[in-house]
Amino acid sequence: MFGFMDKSQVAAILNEIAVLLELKGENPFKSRAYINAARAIEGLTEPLEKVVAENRLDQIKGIGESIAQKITELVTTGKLAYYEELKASIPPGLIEMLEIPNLGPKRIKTLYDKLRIDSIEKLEKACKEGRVAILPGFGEKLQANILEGIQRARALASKHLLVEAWSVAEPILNELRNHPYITKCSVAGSLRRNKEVIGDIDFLVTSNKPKEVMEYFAGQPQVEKVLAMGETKASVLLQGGIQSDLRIVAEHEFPFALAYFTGSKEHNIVMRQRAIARSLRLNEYGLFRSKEETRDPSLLIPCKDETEIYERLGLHYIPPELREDHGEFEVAEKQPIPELVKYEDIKGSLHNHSTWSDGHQTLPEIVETMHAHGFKYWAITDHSKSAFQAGGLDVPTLKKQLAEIKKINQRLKEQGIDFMLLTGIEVDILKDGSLDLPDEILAELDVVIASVHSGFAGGEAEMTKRIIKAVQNPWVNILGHPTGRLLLKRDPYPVNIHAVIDACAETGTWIEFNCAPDRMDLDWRYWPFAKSKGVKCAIGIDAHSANDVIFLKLGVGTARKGWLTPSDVVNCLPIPQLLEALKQKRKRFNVA
DNA sequence: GCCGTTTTCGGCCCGACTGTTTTCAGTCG
Repeated sequence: MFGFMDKSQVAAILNEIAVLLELKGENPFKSRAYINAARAIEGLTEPLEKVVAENRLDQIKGIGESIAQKITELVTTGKLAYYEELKASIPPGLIEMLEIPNLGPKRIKTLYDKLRIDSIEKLEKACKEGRVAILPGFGEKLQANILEGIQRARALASKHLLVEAWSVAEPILNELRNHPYITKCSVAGSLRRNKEVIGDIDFLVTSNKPKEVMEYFAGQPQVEKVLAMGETKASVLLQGGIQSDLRIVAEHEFPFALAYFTGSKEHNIVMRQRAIARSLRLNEYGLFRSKEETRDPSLLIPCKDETEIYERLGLHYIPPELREDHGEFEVAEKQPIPELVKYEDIKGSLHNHSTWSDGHQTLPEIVETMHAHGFKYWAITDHSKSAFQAGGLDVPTLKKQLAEIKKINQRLKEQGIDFMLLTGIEVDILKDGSLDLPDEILAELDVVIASVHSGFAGGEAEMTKRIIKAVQNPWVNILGHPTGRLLLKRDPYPVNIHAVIDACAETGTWIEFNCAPDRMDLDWRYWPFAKSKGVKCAIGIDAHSANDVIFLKLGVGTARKGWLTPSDVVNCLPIPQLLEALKQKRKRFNVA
């Protein structure tokens, strides 16, 4: 009996064991051994079941006798006694506490051993009573930082990354779509607008049997708790703590309700004002010939879709992503909104990792999966040597990788496969603005991304200077995730982004729109400015595994909020034009 | 817990930063 668990599930449990061991105060190298083993499993190029069946686990570097046994148990039985016991021996609150900045295994262990703190609530209380500050190794400042971290974590608890919201919403949306009593169906709210961070998930449907639909919705397996349920609206709490509202409207109300519940609030205010200016009234039930708030059907101006609503208010259609009152009305009054970039326009990703650094796919696996997805090229931009924790590449290793890529491309060409790997690097921008690898090696690469990964503490002036120095390097094609933010976790580092954009414009450097769900960086709010300066956008998945293609689907949605069109995005270029475009900066600097 | 031997135990990956100290521990990437 085999195949209870796949690679990523096994790796996840090994990683969790590592965390639990640390919390127990075990030898840190023991914990590290589990992390290494997890990585070895993820990097495996053949099926895990096969290796287990043939008893070859301990031949893998990083996996010894003990861990091999545990993996075998997991794969053959789907369970691991050692893991269950370990988990049972540690209060679950301790693991939660790891989420709070400045709290790691050591401090959490001290808090637990000395003060019996095993939950965030107890920790907050102890901080407020000043009992944490007097512990050895703790102090007033740390206590204040912990308290602040708790409050921050709480404020963000009701917010969710776009990818999380979609992964919860999509199966429910499909269920609703297929339901016999439901005729029309859509998500609304910030999810439909592709905001990078989502509050709750709004569903809107039309039905003649609202009661049955309500009950069906509340009975979905993902629903943890029903908060409210009436005739037209239900509110539930979904697994993972995301709140979701379902609204049911009549068929003829659907376009108005969709527009209304899609928002944004700011966008809706302008829409309603435009209605008033035309002696009309707009609300979620319709557009009415009336000076007063009303739902009187005899006053309704029928609209079959959102486009007609916009037209009635003297506007061209505005796609949901642009409904933020960020200049969309000024344009839509005069001309059609430009055709924004779509997922189907993207021919490849320019920022990706492989097993050569911290990615989970080998180069041949990347070729196979990304070609199958219909992409034409894929840049391999692993980390550079300073990114030690990510297994960054030094010059000799990078040269080996280049040789392998060359071989792979040769093979693809011989087989007549319309796909190629581009060589590249995500090179670290060091503290002084210099790069982590010498120009000579950068010159050999197709794509050079420069990114900041460390040293966030400097002030705005210092960081701005540092980044500008990096983009002035003739070999740097792309500035990677320019503000370094991690959504819901870490604010952007202080940087004068307008000055950076100017420097990119002057040097012919592209700016990345990084699609990692917690980055979405450069923020869509800055792209109209970048566009106005003529700066091109390189969309990067920052892919570490095959599943990350979903990031591109969502990332393009968020990039649309920045008014990006196919001509602004270099990944929309076919390969010959892209390769030519990549050489432009070098020509400008007279280095190629 | 793994690895690699100078074969049976000592080293394992590094640097910045912060806040705690009075020379360093813990966290984070």
